[in-house]
Amino acid sequence: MQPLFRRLSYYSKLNDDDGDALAKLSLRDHSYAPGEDIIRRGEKTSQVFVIKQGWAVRYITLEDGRTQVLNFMLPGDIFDLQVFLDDKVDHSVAAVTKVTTTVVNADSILSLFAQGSSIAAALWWTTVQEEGILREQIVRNGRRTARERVAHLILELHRRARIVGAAGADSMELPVSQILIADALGLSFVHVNRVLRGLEKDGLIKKNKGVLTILGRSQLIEACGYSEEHLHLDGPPRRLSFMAVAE
Amino acid sequence: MQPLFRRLSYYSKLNDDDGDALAKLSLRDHSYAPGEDIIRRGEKTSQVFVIKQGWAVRYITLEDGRTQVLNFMLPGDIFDLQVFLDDKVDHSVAAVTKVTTTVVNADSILSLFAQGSSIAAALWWTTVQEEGILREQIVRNGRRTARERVAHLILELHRRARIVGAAGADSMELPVSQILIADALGLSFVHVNRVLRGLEKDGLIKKNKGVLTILGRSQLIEACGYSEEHLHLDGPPRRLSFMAVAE
DNA sequence: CGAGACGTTGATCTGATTCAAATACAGTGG
DNA sequence: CCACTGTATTTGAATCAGATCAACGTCTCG
Repeated sequence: MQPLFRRLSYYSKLNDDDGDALAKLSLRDHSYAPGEDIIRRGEKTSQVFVIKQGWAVRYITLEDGRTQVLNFMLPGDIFDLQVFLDDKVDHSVAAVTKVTTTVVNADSILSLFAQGSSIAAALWWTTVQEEGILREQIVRNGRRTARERVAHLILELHRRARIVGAAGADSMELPVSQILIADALGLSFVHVNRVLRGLEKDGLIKKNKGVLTILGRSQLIEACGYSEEHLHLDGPPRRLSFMAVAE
Repeated sequence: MQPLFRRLSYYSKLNDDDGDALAKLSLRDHSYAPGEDIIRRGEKTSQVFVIKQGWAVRYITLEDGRTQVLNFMLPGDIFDLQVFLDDKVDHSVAAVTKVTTTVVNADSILSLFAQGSSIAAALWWTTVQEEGILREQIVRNGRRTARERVAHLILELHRRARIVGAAGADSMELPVSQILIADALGLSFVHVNRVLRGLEKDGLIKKNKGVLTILGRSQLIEACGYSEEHLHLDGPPRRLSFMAVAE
């Protein structure tokens, strides 16, 4: 649960009890090869899991093969608290790199909620974050140019990776093909390539092996009007407001 | 709470107690003029409300004025269960027509959850629905052509309107300007107009005053590969799985 | 070393945008 | 009831951002 702990403690000070509680959530690990599906659309999952290592994508494929990536999942990301509804999931999740997940004991989460643990608040907060990211994805793809989209995505992914300790101050492993980026941004991979090369030519970024370096952060930000409101970086409240009510 | 009751009872048989419980949620009504903001980005809301009458949109505006509609809100739609986190909202909501909202007592909702009422399950289910709609919005705008987008949106809106009794079998009041449709679909309003006229010319739809009629449903469906999985029409479970645990 | 996947680049095409101007339409005030 | 005003719709013409097609380079890994 390192990445999740890291993520949660990035904002709110978690104490040792919280750490223990988190550790106890973890049931067993599972790992997936690159490209492998972790969850397939239409399945009913009764499991909550957390990405422990590696990158994954949520995605949907149309009948004719066009595919849209909804969101990238990094270590520390959770799938899927809505499981309590026991409904069929409406999208798939695939491993991008080798991925290790930790299956989480749903009952334990529930008792955390029942106890009013600050972990519960933090977990709920991650779902708020995730929805914010989804909404931003809509705006990005709906109302931004290709160059803006790419710049914006890079900044967002770097920020998220940094939070879980998977990135340096201005560089990160980006183990994601241009095809995937295209499917996330609603562009053709050819055009993504051109935009990327353009950003390099302009000295805003650099890519070497799998490592992307941000050379001109301020210009990159300016190039797309990046803001981080949607990431809800204020951090979770100590407790959910309804917990007070429940007492 | 008619529209909400209608929506919830469309799937699950609610009994009289449930109806009473729902009725008790309603605190007071409020109404808004067309174009008026109901919630503004950056505000902290501590209120949950339900659309009682009229249409609204969730939207985000970029600094330079480009705006993206995230989702349409119809009678029976709820904003915003995540309020329990007491966080700043990352998007705005504006009335499209004259809108009447009912402010809901958050505490009452919470006690419904605590009691394990089937209403609570149904409410949670509405949030699952809404996320499904958001994800579909991403796919639609990311990987579909203009014509597909328009056809798909029409079918989705009609279905949603029908559920809350705001539409006939193949027609509906669509009080939404082409500008708004464009902002929802990531297109220019000029092009939306052309596509709409194209669909009319092909005899798939008809628009008269504010009323849109679907003339060729099957062709419309075929034109965009419409499916309703994302609406999660199976309906909510009787109760949330964690309620059993809580006992 | 060979195969398959990914990246790069050029040439060409097109779906959608932009610009512009002409209706249609709804609401307001006289 | 009509003229007036602002807003939405419609249509045409020109343009462009990004897609498609095609070919070639590069890396990885069995």
